[in-house]
Amino acid sequence: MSCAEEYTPKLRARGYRMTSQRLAILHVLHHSGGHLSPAEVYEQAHLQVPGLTETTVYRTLDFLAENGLARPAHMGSGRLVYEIARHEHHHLKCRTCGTEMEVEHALLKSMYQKLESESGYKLTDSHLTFFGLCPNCQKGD
Amino acid sequence: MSCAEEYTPKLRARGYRMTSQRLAILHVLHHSGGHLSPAEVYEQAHLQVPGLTETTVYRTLDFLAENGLARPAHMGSGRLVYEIARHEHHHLKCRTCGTEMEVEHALLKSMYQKLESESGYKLTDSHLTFFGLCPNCQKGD
DNA sequence: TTCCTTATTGCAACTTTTGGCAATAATATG
DNA sequence: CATATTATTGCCAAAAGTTGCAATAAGGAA
Repeated sequence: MSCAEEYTPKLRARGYRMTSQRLAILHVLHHSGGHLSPAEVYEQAHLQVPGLTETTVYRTLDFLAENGLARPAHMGSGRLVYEIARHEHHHLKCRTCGTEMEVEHALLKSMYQKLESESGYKLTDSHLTFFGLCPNCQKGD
Repeated sequence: MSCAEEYTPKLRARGYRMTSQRLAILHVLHHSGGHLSPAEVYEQAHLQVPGLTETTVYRTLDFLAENGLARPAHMGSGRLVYEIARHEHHHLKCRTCGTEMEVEHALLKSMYQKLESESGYKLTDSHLTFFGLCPNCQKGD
């Protein structure tokens, strides 16, 4: 299934329009797999849509996140990166070497439930980033 | 104990210097209690140290976080806020009305342990922000 | 296909954050 | 107390991100 076929209906269902800019940005996120900074998204999507501006990239990433097609994540720099919305997961990043790994949401499930019952809040999406030392960097420490 | 008495030794112990700028910023964080944006910190600290620049505020907040005297947190906007380092805690924020509450780290303890044993990483500090719907906003939904 | 509505984009100005470098000032030492 | 060392700051300019508004174009209706 092409990106257009996959994502256009999702936008339409919410009353929004598919545009060449949005499609190019979704395409970049979809095929990169990982998380990208707005600048990286711009750099790549720009090739497909020459007139594309960085303003539009920022607005579109925010828009896609707002509508569940992309997920924003903080990777420790104070700046947001984005990835295509797939299975729910979190990140674990090494403070020393920067190596990252994904953390399945299943691992946090029971903690989420405890948090819901204690707080009364109904938890929705939260992309979490944990920091620590990877096995390798623990040795040298 | 004054801010100077409390924080100066902590910096000295690490080979750093206490300055009027750092003291003013620590004072602001210490007495505000909650988390503040760099702009808010600047606005207040500026009153004590007229020559203070925003550049210094950014650098100092980063420096304090790096050295464990302050903690950075993401509150969903893509921008960092800072609070004075106290007991370890996390935040839970309502997507609808913005109401926030603190989450004790104790509640996440066993999840942290599970995460460490599964990943091999040794977890260090991570300020987490969870998002959800507060009890009030669940009704109206 | 053509027209109409309005969501979306590009542009330009603006705010926020970062980085390089010379001047300043905190602290150790004589 | 005076001097030397160098961490820290301020200044300036650049990079990153945001906002308002007029022009454009997606998609429904005729």
